[in-house]
Amino acid sequence: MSSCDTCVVRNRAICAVLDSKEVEALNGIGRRRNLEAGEALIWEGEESVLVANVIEGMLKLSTGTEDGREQIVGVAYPSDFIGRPFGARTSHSVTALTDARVCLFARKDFDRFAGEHPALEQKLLRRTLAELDRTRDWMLLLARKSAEEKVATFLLEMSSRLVEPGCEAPGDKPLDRFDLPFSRQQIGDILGLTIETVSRQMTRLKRDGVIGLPNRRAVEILDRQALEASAG
Amino acid sequence: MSSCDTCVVRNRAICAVLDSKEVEALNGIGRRRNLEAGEALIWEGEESVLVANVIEGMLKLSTGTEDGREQIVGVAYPSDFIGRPFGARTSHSVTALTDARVCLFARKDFDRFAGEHPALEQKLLRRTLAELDRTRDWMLLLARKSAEEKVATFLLEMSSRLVEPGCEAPGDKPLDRFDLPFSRQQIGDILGLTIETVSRQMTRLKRDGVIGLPNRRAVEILDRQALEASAG
DNA sequence: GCTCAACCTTGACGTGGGTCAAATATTCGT
DNA sequence: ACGAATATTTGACCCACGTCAAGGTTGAGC
Repeated sequence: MSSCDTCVVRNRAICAVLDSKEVEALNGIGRRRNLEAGEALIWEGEESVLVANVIEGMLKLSTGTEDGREQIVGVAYPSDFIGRPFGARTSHSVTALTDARVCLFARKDFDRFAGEHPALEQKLLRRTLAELDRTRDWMLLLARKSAEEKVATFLLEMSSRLVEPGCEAPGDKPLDRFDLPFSRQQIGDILGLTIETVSRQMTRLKRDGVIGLPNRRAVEILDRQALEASAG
Repeated sequence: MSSCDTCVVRNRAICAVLDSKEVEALNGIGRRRNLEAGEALIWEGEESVLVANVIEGMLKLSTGTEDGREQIVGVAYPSDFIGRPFGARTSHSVTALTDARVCLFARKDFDRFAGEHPALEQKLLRRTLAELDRTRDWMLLLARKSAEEKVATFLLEMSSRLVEPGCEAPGDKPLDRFDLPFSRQQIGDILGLTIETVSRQMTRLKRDGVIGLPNRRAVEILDRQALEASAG
């Protein structure tokens, strides 16, 4: 019996399309690894060596300019696939935001396995297409929305993303209270804003009674309608 | 003999992985279509009905907010694949920028065909992964670069993208003179800037002797080093 | 409980790029 | 070639957001 049998993301990660024999084989070329918050797994610009499934925790994908400006270009949640299969360099760093647990593969092993399992490639294709759609939607926010709209949109996104994954039920309701897995600085890096602007917008929403901020990381949505209006 | 035998993108589009029998079969479910500049093929938010290969010309992928702000989230060149296979809604409009010619499929037919041809899905996966990388890189530009950096980066990108596709040789040199396939407004929509700002930055680069602007659409790169420096 | 180091908030101020308006340039139809 | 429509440039102005600079909070380690 492989450790996959008890894996919490067994039915949500790309492994879901594999039968138990195939999962066993995949397990044979992978290994678990724990990451501490802040630990990097993949570095921008390096040759693509590793790919992984996220089991637990959250990671950021990021790029930066030479002069130190950083942009978070994606966030990986449990069951998401990370890394760059099929050859190229990895163009984005991957860093744990929280303590995390991943199921790690040597890229070459994974590529070979995928080549032999079209169903896995199909699953990966569907995910990648969905991720591309989401990324493109985010471009509109980065390029065109005001700071207020960005922060409001971000909070709404968080409230639906952070729903506990109770099995694979997709009809989960958004949360009205949650803990942000990001620091203010990281929120700025996601939204293309400075930390000060993020802080000011959050304070404003709080002052207007739209949200509550019980503590540094917690957010409470008090008036969802107003928040949606602010999101534009 | 199918029309694919003489297709200029036969060896560069996703069809390249298919043998002549398979191409024949794919050809059976597709059809050619000419688009005029400005003509839309796919509308944001609609059910995904069509997918296509670009044979000739260029198309934009775009989203907008309700209040009329638009953002171009991608540009499709000859041999690129457009549309949203596998189920979902299409989240971006697709509109011809120039007169264009595409090889069109009903999404359902294409999905079925792809399901039966893993090599095609693999090719599509590789393309989608590459497109996702490029899109994420663009996010850094949208979120963090100044107007000057944006315009300079854009011009450099154009100078390498607009190289005539002489077969599949990838080692083509960037052009030092080319015609933009975009209006100033569209450049603004790509860079997340207003038309005025684009115009001012172009004028500035011209005044500084970095580029020449022989006419509305033409661009001449006079000092590539300086342009690269401006791109940050 | 105290200290130190992050982290976050708040304020004052400056500026890049948006907005509005008008002048030019180019294209197109006749 | 002429006039109308469209695209681009240019200028004046202003405001949202970045920058710089203090404070406040929070929490981990002692």
